[in-house]
Formats: sequence, structure tokens, C-alpha cells
Amino acid sequence: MTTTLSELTRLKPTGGKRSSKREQIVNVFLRQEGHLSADDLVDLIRREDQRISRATVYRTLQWMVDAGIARKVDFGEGRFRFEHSYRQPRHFHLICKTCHRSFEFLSSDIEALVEEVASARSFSASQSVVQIYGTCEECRTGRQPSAVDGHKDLLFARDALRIAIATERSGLEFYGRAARITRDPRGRKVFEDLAKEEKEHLSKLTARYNELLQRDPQLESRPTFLFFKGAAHGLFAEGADRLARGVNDQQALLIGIRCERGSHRFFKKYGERFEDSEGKQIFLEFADEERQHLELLIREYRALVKRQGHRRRPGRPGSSAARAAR
Amino acid sequence: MTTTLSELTRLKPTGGKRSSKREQIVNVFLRQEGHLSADDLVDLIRREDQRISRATVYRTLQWMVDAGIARKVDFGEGRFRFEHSYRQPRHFHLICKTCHRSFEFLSSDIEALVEEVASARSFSASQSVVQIYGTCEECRTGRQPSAVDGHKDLLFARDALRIAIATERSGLEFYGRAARITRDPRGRKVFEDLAKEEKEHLSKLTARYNELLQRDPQLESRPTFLFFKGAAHGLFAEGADRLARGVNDQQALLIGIRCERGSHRFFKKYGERFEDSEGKQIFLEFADEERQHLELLIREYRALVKRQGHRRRPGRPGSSAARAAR
DNA sequence: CTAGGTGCAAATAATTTGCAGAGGC
DNA sequence: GCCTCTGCAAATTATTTGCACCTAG
Repeated sequence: MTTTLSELTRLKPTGGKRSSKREQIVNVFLRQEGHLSADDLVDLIRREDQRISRATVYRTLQWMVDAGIARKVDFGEGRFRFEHSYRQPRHFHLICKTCHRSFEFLSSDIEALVEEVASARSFSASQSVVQIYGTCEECRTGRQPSAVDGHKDLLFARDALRIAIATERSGLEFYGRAARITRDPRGRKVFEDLAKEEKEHLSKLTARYNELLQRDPQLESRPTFLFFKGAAHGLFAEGADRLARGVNDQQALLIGIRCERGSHRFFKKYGERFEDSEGKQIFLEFADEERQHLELLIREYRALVKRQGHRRRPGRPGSSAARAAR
Repeated sequence: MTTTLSELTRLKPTGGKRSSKREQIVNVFLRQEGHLSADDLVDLIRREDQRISRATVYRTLQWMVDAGIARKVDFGEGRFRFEHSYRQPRHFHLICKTCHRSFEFLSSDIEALVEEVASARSFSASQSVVQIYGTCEECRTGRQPSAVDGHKDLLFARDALRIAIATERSGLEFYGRAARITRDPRGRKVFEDLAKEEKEHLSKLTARYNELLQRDPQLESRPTFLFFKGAAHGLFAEGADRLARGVNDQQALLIGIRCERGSHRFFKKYGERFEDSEGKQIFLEFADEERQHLELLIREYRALVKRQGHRRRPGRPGSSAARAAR
């Protein structure tokens, strides 16, 4: 992923020459936001330079797409529009049929389902398009929307951090409770240590979140960009809930293992998608730590089973334990 | 929803004249399957009639779209394709970039998420497009696929029935178990009756499924068309699982209530989308019966709480019970 | 000097439209 | 006879291309 503008403009698809015209077009294009048609761009360019040909704009647009600077999107209008990919994660679109504006969002849950469908039909997917056509709030109610979209990389970071914070918060609660109900002192120590680590993660994430807020004071009021239910709902929160209903040490470990595995996947997946390099680093680092937690829990689980094996059988058949610990 | 071909061809958008040319074009179009471009259709028509103009085909295509006979789809090729909507539920597409064929599927889970996103952004959605671009199995491996797509209405019915059968099967198991563990004789009777009803549903659904198989002997081997995890996973199966872990009568009722509510919704939603009128009728009838079950369980639950209220408090705070029974 | 970049005009490609004639009710 | 359908050819729209010229490395 490219992160700076200068890097981007230096890119060439198959080797190319620097030229003032191309540079001029790219600059004007990158300065805009939203989805421009080729014609929109021609108009914009013409304001600064009369002697630019439509063909050059088309050629430059194609060049930008090849170089990964721009993405060609099709809103079914019979012509293409272009959006720059500079610090913009891939996303889906809500398209207003009335005002012809489009709004962006990302849904990991939809992405996951799309992947499932593709794999069920043995289709190797390279890209997917999700477009919701309809009427936007503004066009329906007539009043101004509360907040406009900001930079997508910031929104992505904001939402990913919110999810991460919720995850860590429930992780903290989970390990706290687990430590309290664990009778075995060695096991209790493990849970206490993990709780401490989750606490550290939590404060690091919160700090980062606040940094983002400083960059864009209105950030919190902007609409949700990243939709993702998988982490916040499915992980530690549910685990903590199950702890409350009463489990033995072994079951607590199994729940922890499942949670950490999900948590690790979450940080890895989202870390890779961050366009903001600092946020990316935090996420990837956490992904690694969560993996270590996971390994620790698995070791503990195995040790526990071994110790108990002499005395009594586990409550459930071995297969489920093996599955959880693989 | 129109169900017969004659009804369809009689449709007119804003009043129009019957004309042999239009009729001819519509007939040829409806005889095809897959996604035709305007040009494909012109070629097909020209085989029967040399004196048909491209403009007329375009005009007829537009007329069919307005009349709801055809749907205009955009695969980003720079031109539109058309598919007929006769006995074809709305669906999404997998598009092979190599052979340029497209395959259809439907995912309720994706649809639900799309609705959630739209509502979170206060966008009123009228339709949505989901397209997965990539390479199909045939193009990737070189060998022929095991089975080709059949009629979409049959596939929809097949998959909806499979889900319904799975749901009823786990419902049967759930009520059977619930009856076995319920101590209160009145409650036991309720569960036994419900188990009997689920058994009846099950045999009716299985019979219908077998009827479909007779219509298309290869039906079972065709790829999944309707993807839906909500019902089979989330409902009775999980409920039965929880019963196994031990619950009291009251909790069993609550689980039953949740399951029946989901089940009712499932039959209602899918019944409405059936293009096959017999299947539709079965589903809507079941939806109604499941609603009655739901009401019965709620009445039982309330009666039980009332009876117990004098003796002891329920295990969980009232709020969750009230929520489940509302 | 030379591979690309650029402008202009012409070409393409899908689709729409103006208009005059044809045909059903 | 009126109203709509139809064919034909021309128009429109978005995009691409051929070709001669220009310019940076």
C-alpha cells in the first residue's frame, strides 16, 4: 500500500515518462473528492488549462487505474466514474437515485458472506461490487444531513478502533471474571496476566482513538463507515456471559481460546487493511500478541487436560476439546 | 407476482397496442435463458424475421423493463444485458471475467446486512446490486462443471424447502426433548402437541420437496442458489442444544418462543418470495401456524410465571422474560 | 535521437430519436 | 381516422484510436 502522495504520483504502470500534462491532470484529480466522470475532470482541467484534450484525460485516467491511483466505478449511468484510491480502503456504495450522489461504506460481514458464496460455488473471486440504490436522507426529508463524510481512511480507523476497544473491553471483563472463578492458582495467574495485557491494549487503543479525534474534531459525529458485527458481538462479550452462567476451569480456557482466536483474526485482518500506517502498526502488533495469548491458553489447556486425565474424564467428549485447541 | 406466461405477455406499461412485432420479440426473449444483450436479441430475432429493426428491439426491451417482464442488468461491460423476471426471484450475480458468463445466487444474509447498512445511514433502499467478479470453476480447472443452473424458481423452492425441512426437523427434536424434560404435565402436553405439529409440517415439506425432484431429476445436484444461515443455524438446533445442557420449564418455554418467532419470520419472508404458487401457499400457511404456536407458547409462559410468581422469583431478571415474550 | 506523451479529428459502439409510413381498433 | 407501432437513418453520448507532432531523458 502506498501511503504518501509523492510516492503515488511517482508510480508508473509499465514505465512511463514524467510529463507536465499528466502531472497536471493527476494533481487536479487527486485534489477532488467524490466520484468524477471523465467529463467532470475535463471541465475541471479546462479551468486551469484550455489546451488539454479530452483524449489525454481519458488516457491519463486509464493510466491512473493501471497504476492503482484511481478506481473505475460503474453506477449504471452508462458511463464510468473514477475515485482515487489514495488513502481510501476499498468500499461499497449507497447511490441516491434522486441527487445522484453516492455514499461509501464497508461491511466485513457482507465481505465474509460474499467469500462464502464464492467458495461454495467454487468461484475464485477477485473483486466484488455492492451497490444499494435508493433515496438518501437529504432527498427524502429535505433537510441537511447532520454530518458529511470525511476522509475514508480516518473513518475506517475510527470504526476499526471502536470495534477493537469494545473487543478489548469485553476481553478485560472476561479475563477478570475468569481469574475470579478459577480455583487452580496457576490458571488464575494466567488469566490475571492476560487481563493486565488487555488493559494495556485498551489504553493504547483509546489513546490512538483520541489522537484521531484531534485530527478531525467532527470525526465522532460522522456516519458509520465500517460495519462489522463479528468481533464485538461474537467474541469476549458472549464468552463473559457464559462465564457468568458458571463453567469449570477447563471450559473457561476453551472459551478464552475461541475468543483469542477471533481476536487475533480481527486484528490481523483489519491491520492489513489500514491505510493509516500508525493504526496499522498497532493492529498488527496486537494481532501478534493475541496470537501469543492464544498459544499460552492452548498450552494451559493441554496441561490442565493432562493433569485431569488421571483423575477424571472431561465433561464433553475429547473431539470438541481437540477441535477448539487445534 | 405474475405466475403464468400468458398473464405476462398481456401486461402493458401505460396502455399499449398489441402488435405482432412486439409479441414476436417478447416471445423470443422469454424463450431464452441467461443474460442477453440487445444485440444478442437482435440476432436471435433476425433468424426468424429479417425485417425487424434494431430500434424496435431496443424499444421493446425498454417496454419489457417497464412492464416488469425484464430486468436490465449491468455487468460493467459498457452495455446492458437483460434477463427476464418471469418466475425468477431477484438475485445477485457471480460474473466470470474469462468466459463472460454469469451465475446467479441469492443470499438472505447479505440482503439483511444490506438493509441494516441502509437503515443505519437513513437511506431508503429500493434495490441492491451484488456482483462478485472473478473466474468460474470451469475456466480455472478446464473441466466441465458437474451441473448447470436450472430454473431459478425451482432452485429457490428447493433451497427454501431444504432450510424449512432442517428447521422443522430441529423443531421436532427440540419439542420432543422439551416434552421429556418438562415436569409440569400441562406444559408437557403443550410441547407434545407442538412436536406432533412439527412432524406434520415436516412430512408435508418433504412431500413437496419430492414433488420438485420429480419435475427436475437433476435438481439435487445443482449448485446452491439460496444462501441463508439465519434459520437453520440460529433456531431450534441451538435451542435443542441448550435444552441438553439442562434448563427449567420456564427457560424451555423462552427458548421455544424465540425459535418460533424466528421460524414464523422465516416462513413469512420466504413464502412471500416464492414464485412457485404451491410452495408459496405452503410457506404462508406454515407461517400462520408458527405464529399460532408462538402465541400458545407465550400464553403458557405467562401462565407459568403467574403460577410461580407466588412461590419464587424467576432465575433471570424480569426484563429478559418480558423482552422474549413481547 | 527516440520512446512516449499529446492534440485533433475521425472511428466505434451502444443506444436514442425524428420522422414518415403502416396497421390495428 | 386516430393512435400507436415500426423501420430507417441520423443523432447522441461515452470512449477509443490513428496519426502527425512534440518533448523529456
